[in-house]
Amino acid sequence: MSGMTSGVCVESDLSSMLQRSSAPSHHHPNHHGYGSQGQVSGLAPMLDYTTEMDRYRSSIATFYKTNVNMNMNVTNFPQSAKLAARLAAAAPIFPPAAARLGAMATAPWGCHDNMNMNMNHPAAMFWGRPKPVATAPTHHHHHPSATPGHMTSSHPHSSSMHQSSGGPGGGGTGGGSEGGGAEKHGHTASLPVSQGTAHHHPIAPSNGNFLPGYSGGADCGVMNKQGHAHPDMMGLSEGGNCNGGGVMSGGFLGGLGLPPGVIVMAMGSAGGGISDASSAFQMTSGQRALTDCQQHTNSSPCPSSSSPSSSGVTAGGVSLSSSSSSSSGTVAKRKRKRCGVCGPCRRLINCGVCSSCRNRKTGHQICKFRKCEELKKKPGGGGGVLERPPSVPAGEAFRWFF
DNA sequence: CCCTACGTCTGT
DNA sequence: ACAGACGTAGGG
Repeated sequence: MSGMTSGVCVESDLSSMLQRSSAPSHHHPNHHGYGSQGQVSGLAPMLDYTTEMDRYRSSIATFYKTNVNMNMNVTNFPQSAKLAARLAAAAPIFPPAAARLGAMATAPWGCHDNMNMNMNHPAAMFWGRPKPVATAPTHHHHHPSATPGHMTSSHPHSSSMHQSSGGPGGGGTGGGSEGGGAEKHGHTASLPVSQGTAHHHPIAPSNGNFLPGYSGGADCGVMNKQGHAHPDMMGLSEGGNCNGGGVMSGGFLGGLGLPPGVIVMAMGSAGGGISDASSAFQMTSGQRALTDCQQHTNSSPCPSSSSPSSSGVTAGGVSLSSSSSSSSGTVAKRKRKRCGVCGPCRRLINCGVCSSCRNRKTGHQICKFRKCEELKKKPGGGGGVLERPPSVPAGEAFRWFF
């Protein structure tokens, strides 16, 4: 692995940001690189952020190319970024938490190994500012720091950080849309990331990268070659298994190495682990719901998103009909909506590495890992289309990559 | 108006 | 089969 690592674990600048913005946190600004900037306080940071983001994007682009080899690279996590951003923004996360998140988030693939590599990564970016350089305090340094002890419960900050353009940029442009979106909408939701206490070591012993749950769960755990779990993991856990299962439980965060998204999920899903699981989701949902409520239907309500929209969505049902179809038999092609219940739909964040994520800007496609199972099926044929809304084999998602 | 993402076409 | 790109539906 050593050689390979490309994953970048960026720090969570988020934390930094958060801190700056509101929290006094414990983190040392320094950690987060940008030493100089680190300290910025107030709005300024935000502004800078944008700039930096651009910078990073460039880097990232390069990075991506370079690193892609492994899967490890997390090139961009545009949405993730968004999420992160959202989370961050929205939430009044406490710094520590945020920090963690950031850290975790950063590398989808797992930071540990990868950490070293480049820090630039879109995802990273959004989490925090990627550090341009050396500073990288990879997890090694700070990870722990982040939080274990510190976390307090939740501070409500409403920091509004918009991260701007996030890093999504995936390749620069990519960022634009999705990533950008995140920024745009800064929500102030409150993220109670409080899990409080969990001790999360940022680095997960195991893979570190993903939620323990994922891997652990029979279903869930898919590791990628490197042994890391794969991005997919992020969302998926199906009802029971991964997510529900407990991915989150303490472990989840603990596992930390997780990609940003993961974190989120955890929250949501696990409800358990993290205090407000819901909140997490909400955060996301705030916007567009990151995706349409990823939650399991059962558990959570995703009020708005999918369900609503899809009215028709219904469980696996493709929503086709619902809306327009009516008109005539020709349903014309109404755009189908995501079922919202399948594993992919439940994922909160984009992997950042799949082609869709990489080309989001031009491709206009959702992350492959997040692509609704139902939608993958051909509309017509699908045969069974509707089938299993609730649980899709998590594995499925993975297939995409490997 | 903007963003996200579905559907589709095209190229490999 | 997959990737890339585009048009555009749909939602905020």
